[in-house]
Amino acid sequence: MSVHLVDIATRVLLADPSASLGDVAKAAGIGRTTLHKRYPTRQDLVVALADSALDVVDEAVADVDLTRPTREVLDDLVAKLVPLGPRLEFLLRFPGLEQDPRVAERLDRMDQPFLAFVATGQQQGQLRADLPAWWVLHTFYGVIFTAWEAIAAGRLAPLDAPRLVLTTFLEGVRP
Amino acid sequence: MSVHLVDIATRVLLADPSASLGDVAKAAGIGRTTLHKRYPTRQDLVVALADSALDVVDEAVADVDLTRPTREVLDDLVAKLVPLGPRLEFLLRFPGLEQDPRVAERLDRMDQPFLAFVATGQQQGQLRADLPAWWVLHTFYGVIFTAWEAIAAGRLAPLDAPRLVLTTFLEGVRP
DNA sequence: ACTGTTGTGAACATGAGTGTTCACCTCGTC
DNA sequence: GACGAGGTGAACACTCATGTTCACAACAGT
Repeated sequence: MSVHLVDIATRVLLADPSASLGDVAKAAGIGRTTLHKRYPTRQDLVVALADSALDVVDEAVADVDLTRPTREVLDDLVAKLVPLGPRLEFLLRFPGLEQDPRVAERLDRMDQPFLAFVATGQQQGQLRADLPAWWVLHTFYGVIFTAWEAIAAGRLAPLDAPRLVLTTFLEGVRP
Repeated sequence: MSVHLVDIATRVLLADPSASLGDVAKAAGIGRTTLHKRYPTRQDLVVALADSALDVVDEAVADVDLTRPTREVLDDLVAKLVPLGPRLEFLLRFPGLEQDPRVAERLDRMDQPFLAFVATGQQQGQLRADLPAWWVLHTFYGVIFTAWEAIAAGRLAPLDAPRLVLTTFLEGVRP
């Protein structure tokens, strides 16, 4: 039940960041008072959603062995991250989220292992070394985000997403 | 003066979509009353910003000859679109913007010439034909968006952006 | 049966954003 | 100097999200 709440709240607030807490409560099928009891203020709710999303990401990434061959790691990451959909989108796009110092710090820490992985891939010649590591990482996020959008809009079948994301990210759009 | 207003309003609302009209007016250095005279309701303002941004895009793209060789067109597009920065970001990311049918329709129409250009490039073997045209286009938007973010965060020098965007988009991150 | 926990709706006070009106000011134009 | 077109702050009423309190219902564990 509680797991559903953060999921629903994420979806509602992502669809309309100015949605009222009443809307969130109604969508979750609980009373507004109950929502207030768990999350005294709106900010508390938002931070909790961010924290939960970061937990989900940490959990998903914990399964991925970043020391394996680059290509396999990327396969795994895409397979793990794409299904997270709105949860990760919330982290990357929710307006004003980075203003909370704790969340900002966690977001920053989330990038660290990935940045190290990219740097390693570059040193080993698996990834282009003429691009900044952060650029490679953010491009990766961007392509995944594009895939989510397409899935949400019904343009892309979820099962097609990993192939599209990986081939575009690795090889670009030139034949 | 009026040109500055839409620019400032775009920046303020993009940084915080829930910013009050008072905040917008103050940032623009005008009275809230004056803002109300030009844009009677908040929705009027938002739609006007979207319209103005679409005008800017139309104007920028009108200069680009989409029938020239693929690579040159992409060069031109990146050079034109990246500097638009927040204006185009507003179009792509402002929450709830697509709910206005007129704006949604214009957004859709904005994509048409680009989609045709991509399709042509695919037929001529300049772009991979095994990817949907809309995917290629949205990936392109995504990379440009990533570049804006990096510029705004001070990580990327504006003059470096076109090279980074184009090389990543065309060739991917594999050596 | 008793009790503590949890959820619930109703009601209230508060504050903020919004849209409107009005009197006043400051220009450039005639 | 008169005039009209914008721009301005002050003030008002209205709506709505918010946070809080309260009394009550459901339920689990004792």
